[in-house]
Amino acid sequence: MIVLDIKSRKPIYEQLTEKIKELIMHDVFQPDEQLPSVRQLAGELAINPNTIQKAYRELEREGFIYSLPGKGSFVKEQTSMANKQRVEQLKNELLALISEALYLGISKKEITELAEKAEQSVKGGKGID
Amino acid sequence: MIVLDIKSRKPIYEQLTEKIKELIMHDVFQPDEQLPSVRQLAGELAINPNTIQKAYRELEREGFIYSLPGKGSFVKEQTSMANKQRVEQLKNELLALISEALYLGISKKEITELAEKAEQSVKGGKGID
DNA sequence: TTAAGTGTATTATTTAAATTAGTACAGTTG
DNA sequence: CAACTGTACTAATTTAAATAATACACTTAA
Repeated sequence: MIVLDIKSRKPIYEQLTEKIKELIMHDVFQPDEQLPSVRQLAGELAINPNTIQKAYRELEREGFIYSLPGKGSFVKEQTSMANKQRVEQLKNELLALISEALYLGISKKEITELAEKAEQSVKGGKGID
Repeated sequence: MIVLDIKSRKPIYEQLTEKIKELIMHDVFQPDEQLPSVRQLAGELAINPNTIQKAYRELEREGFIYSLPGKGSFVKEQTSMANKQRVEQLKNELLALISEALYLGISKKEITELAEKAEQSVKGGKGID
């Protein structure tokens, strides 16, 4: 299910964080569904459990999962604007990236189209507006 | 003018790349204006010339500057959709970031507002659309 | 209650990346 | 010619990522 590129310059835990994030956002994992355990996933991917845990810790920090010691790690259901700090950080990153896009000649219309494309593929998230 | 955080987890050359990018996008540097030389900037910031060169190489790759051996490094004037590869990469990054934003509860309206805010602060770029 | 699972934490070691250091070469400019 | 410029290269050092090996407290089902 999850494939890592061991030759990539990008650290394994980052690749893992991104992939799981995508699986959650595209509803491959349902809310409150249990993720593979740290040791199990480490075995499947043939990497160290500590690296898996690092990815899970990051996913928890970013508001995608929650962990219960002794039970497991689970997909977090999205409530409205759960993680304020993370949301602020994301907005800053978006502003920087959009600025660069506009500077390099991508139009505002194209960015709006990207937002609509994203909206269709991302099922999750509370319909807030 | 440029301040680096030596204690940051982010590599120095990345910090430098981002800061110079911002200065160019916000018209602190004019098109075809000469940037400080590799050695001069290394002296001012008290870091190694090789690190500066790495940042300049990245800025050149991303389409923000051009370098003439023997003469110097200069701000690149933006022509319409200059660097196709970079533009495609940027769109992919934007799509991923916008998807995450939507998932975490940021509305499409907020994203549009960010785009407008960016448009005002970024003077550069050809008015293409 | 016990055995096997869970997340989490710690220390040490190894491997990979970032940074520094020193030197060199070819082109430009006054 | 002298003093700049970008670029390239190798070596050494420092920092970060990843592995390895345990350990502890908690949960769950046998």
